[in-house]
Amino acid sequence: LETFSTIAIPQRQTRQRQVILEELRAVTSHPSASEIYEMARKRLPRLSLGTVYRDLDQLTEAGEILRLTGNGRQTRYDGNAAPHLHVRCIHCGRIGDVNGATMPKTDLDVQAADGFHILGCEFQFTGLCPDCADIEHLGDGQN
Amino acid sequence: LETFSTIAIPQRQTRQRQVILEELRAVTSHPSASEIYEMARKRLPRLSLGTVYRDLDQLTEAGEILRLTGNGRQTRYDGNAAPHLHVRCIHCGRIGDVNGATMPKTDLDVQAADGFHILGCEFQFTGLCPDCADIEHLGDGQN
DNA sequence: GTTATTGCAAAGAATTTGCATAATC
DNA sequence: GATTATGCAAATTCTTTGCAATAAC
Repeated sequence: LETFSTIAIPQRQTRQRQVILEELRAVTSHPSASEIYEMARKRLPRLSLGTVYRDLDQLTEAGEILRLTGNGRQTRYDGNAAPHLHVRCIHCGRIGDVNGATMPKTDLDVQAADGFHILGCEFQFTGLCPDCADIEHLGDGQN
Repeated sequence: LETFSTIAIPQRQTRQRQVILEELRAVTSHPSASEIYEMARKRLPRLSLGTVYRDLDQLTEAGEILRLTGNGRQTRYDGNAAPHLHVRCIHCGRIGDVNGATMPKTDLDVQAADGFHILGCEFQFTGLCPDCADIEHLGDGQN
């Protein structure tokens, strides 16, 4: 479950958080927490996965990175916090950037059922990453 | 991970699958698998959660229901398979219907980075469900 | 020196799976 | 009668948490 953004977050400059941020910013692949863990572990062999999750949370709250939850299972992270659109691979869940396109104009003044109060909206493209596109061609949709 | 839709699904008419479908169609609340389990268990006390997951998968493949994966953690299901838009509560992840609005027009002919191939898009509103709106007002964003 | 942060390991939540039994066609 | 589907329990996957030790300010 998501949480409301908290107000003030005490933040010390730690080597772990710095390396995690650098590694995430060094790639365009929108890695998952465990992928970031593997990346950062090359520089900090004693790093723990719990720390990765905690630091990614904190960097998200601080607005340094983006947390991408539009997938099914795994949360992915984006070192580029500037607004831009994403494609999600419908097969493996990987995320890609779509820099040319802009968020479609949407009227938020619509009526939701069941007493929901609308505040914003989310949009993403769906498609296939290069790897899964290959598999589809080979296997013809089977798996 | 998601899977490509399979081609032919042998399907026998079972009481479990029928009850699950009926219960899901009886509500507008977009319940999770375990919520559906609790609902259906009142009529089928020996029902198991594994069966609920398997039947929900199968009903999804058959196009009888919708699987909603736009949340962070829990998958939710919609007994109304007709195309319509949703609001997701940013606090608790619950889903509501937005029947008036239509999917914003989008140009799918855009260039994705990293070799992704765009096939479609997804859109949903975000906001607060009635319960979480109350909490926000009381606690003023704290939690 | 105080307090945030870490590593570790264990707990949690959501979902999937193996397998013998039961039900459907 | 053959085979799909079920119940049960154990296994997986992803994420969170408690706590003593450590590091930042």
